[in-house]
Amino acid sequence: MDNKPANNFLHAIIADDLAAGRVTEVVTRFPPEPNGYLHVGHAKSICLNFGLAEAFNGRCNLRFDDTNPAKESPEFVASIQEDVRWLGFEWHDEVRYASSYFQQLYDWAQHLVREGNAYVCDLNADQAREYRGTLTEPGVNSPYRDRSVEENLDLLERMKAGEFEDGSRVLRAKIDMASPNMNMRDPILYRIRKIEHHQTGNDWCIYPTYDFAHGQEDAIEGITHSICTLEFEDHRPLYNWLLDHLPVPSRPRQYEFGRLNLNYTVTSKRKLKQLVDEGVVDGWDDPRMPTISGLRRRGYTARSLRKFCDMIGVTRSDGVVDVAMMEHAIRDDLNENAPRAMCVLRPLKVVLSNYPEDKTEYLSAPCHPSREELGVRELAFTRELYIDAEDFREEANKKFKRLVLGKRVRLRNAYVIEAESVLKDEAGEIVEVQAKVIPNTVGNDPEDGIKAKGVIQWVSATEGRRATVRLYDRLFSHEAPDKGDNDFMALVNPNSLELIEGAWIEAGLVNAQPEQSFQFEREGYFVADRHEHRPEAPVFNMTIGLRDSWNNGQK
RNA sequence: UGGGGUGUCGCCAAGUGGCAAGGCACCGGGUUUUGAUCCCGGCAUUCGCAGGUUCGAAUCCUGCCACCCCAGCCA
Repeated sequence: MDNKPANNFLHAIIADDLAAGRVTEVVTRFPPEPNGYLHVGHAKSICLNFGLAEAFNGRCNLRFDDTNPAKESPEFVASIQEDVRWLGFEWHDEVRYASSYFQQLYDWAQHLVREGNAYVCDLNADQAREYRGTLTEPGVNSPYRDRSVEENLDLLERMKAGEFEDGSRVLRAKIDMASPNMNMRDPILYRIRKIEHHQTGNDWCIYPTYDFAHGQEDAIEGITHSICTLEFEDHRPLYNWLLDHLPVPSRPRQYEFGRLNLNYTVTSKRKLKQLVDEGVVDGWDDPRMPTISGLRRRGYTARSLRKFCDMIGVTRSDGVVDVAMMEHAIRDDLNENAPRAMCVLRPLKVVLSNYPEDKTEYLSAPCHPSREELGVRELAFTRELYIDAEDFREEANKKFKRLVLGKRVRLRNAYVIEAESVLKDEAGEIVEVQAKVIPNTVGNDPEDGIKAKGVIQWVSATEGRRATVRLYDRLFSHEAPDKGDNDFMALVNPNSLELIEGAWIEAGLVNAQPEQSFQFEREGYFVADRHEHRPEAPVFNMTIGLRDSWNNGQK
């Protein structure tokens, strides 16, 4: 991989563990729950876990933490694998599932019971909440806390056999109801859920909680460094308590880092799901979504996302990254790698009065301004062309470096032209510009010494092709749609998508491969839509615009 | 007001007692057949605040303040 050797506190901890002989190999894991699509925050975790394993010649497992069948589905299991691979990572061996350890987990639950460290509790959810106490008041022991080992074993067996209703009983660890750490107040280990599981079918009607599953899964897989986000910090004592009280085959350690927060963005599976479910976007992979599949469809490359994760670093502080950094990462990649092409978004016809009607010249244009090896392409130059409506004005001040009546402009990779007159419709709208070609100006300045003021893109009206282009803007107009009591659904930018059906592209572009990126010169980076682009009906998505120091504030 | 964390430029982030890296953003200037790229220059006498230790502190000590997380049979 082209990742830099990530230098963060976890890298240092691991290097130290290796040096001190605490571990002889590094084993990490990426443990998503298959209850939604992966988003850019997961990309950070993926780069971290796979990157660390790679940096130390260790391995990284992909493990589905599928302990709650109510929220999970095979669709998510599939999409997650695709996203991880697309990002450029390969997990060690087969995909793992927490559900494949259910029997072992159950055996360990019995072990805890036999040792007097767990009990079946008949309190319902409401009662349990009352007994739990509050942040400032200790909890109260459950009246079922002191059942005999025999009774507990019997009850647990019957829970598993499906004798009791959902919610009627749970298995709890017997720790300390007065602990200042809420997670240690006899946490729930198993709950009854009579629903089918996407991997284990109807084999089980009791399912382990995250707390009872995660550390043990890590131990089973020989994970050395179990990396999770900050909010699990309070769970670490429980994670360790369980490992201390169970005959596990290895001793993993948990470390936490600050999850990625991006401004103008929502990164919460629940909220992303709501955007999808309520039709605000066209699906999990809508190009406006911060999901990995959405960014992919938008035109972000895996390399740019890895670069971005590199740029933001990994620490224990929890901040908000400016989305401009992610935009920089993709611009940087595409500037270097995307072939150039021309596209006219809002076509305005230009007729070159002194250019023969039946003539077509093929002008050669480099595909990249600084990378000759990317080759050249041929551009059809004809009497009738399209330029962008925004690139013409009847009159303008000297700061306007485009076409103005009576003035000259350079057509990119072609001639300098001079505007002579305009044709307007009844409404006074300009529908056509009459202009003349300045002879011998392909590759040369005008011989009369009157230079063009600027350069604009163009496409032959007769040889070019029509295309659908989707322009995107940020999905949220608010910097922190997620924050506090903000109603993120009300902060959705109503203009996040602008559909342009009649854009005009140079002919060669219809043969673009789905997911191929281009820079449409002077406009931005665009990608042929992964699903909808076809030669007969080209569809391009705007990935990101070019930096524009003129458009900002002016115009 | 219990417990656990975090506070270095607008944002991210190095720095672990020796005199504030880097990136993003922003602001100049140069090159340019993309108002892009590229290049050059600017951008924290100061590290949440207040004391203290020390020849010397972002780094050590004390106190305070701010923000984040925890009372799901979610993860």
